[in-house]
Amino acid sequence: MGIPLSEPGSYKQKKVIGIGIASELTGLSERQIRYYEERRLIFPDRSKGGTRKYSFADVEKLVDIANKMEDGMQTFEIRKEELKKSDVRNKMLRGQLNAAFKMRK
Amino acid sequence: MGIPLSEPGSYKQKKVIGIGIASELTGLSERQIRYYEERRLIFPDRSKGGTRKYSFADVEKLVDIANKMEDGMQTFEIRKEELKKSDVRNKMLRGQLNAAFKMRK
DNA sequence: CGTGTAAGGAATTCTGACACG
DNA sequence: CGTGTAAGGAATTCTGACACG
Repeated sequence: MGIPLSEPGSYKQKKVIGIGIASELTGLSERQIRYYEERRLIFPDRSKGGTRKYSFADVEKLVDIANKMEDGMQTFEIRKEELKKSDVRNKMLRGQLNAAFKMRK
Repeated sequence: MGIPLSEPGSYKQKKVIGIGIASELTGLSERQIRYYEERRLIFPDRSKGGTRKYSFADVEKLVDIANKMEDGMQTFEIRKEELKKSDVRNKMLRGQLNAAFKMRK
């Protein structure tokens, strides 16, 4: 009946990692990580004080971004890919909701 | 044939969480968390600069400690429990190694 | 014993800008 | 476009100590 798209209680989604550690984990510079945020490829949480907090899922996404950049892809292309992905997800979700509520037409 | 005692690549074991976030996650004060380290109940990593880094497993252990403290247990008692646990683990490990290497006597 | 707090300093992170290409 | 860097400041964390009980 549809695969869960997220495990809310899971460690993977919790935004608890500072940018310094994220940098170590990904091999990217802090500058690069902040830039990818500016280009809306990644969306950390913020502490009250304003420091960025990433999840392991974010870290994986950063590695993904890094690979695509290495392949010569540009940030706006990567962003378009992401938009496409979430669009597909939205359509699937809507389809599931329609089915669940038995809405016809 | 023995259950794996740790998943090394797992997010749960990675020491990536600062003390501020650990405090938020556990509800403990930073003072308390540092004290439990002093009493050797918890063992964070350190960054080059010296800041403490915890894993989700550490955070769970802290919650565990918090519960035992609430029950009136003292730090040294909690520590003894931990020592007992790892002692049992060591004996089991040795047993498995003995079996694997077919050492008799 | 376990925890709060003020103190002073060091490590970490932030933003906006200039540079290069 | 993507990234490095120096600049100045703010948020975060550290240790050792004093306090209370």
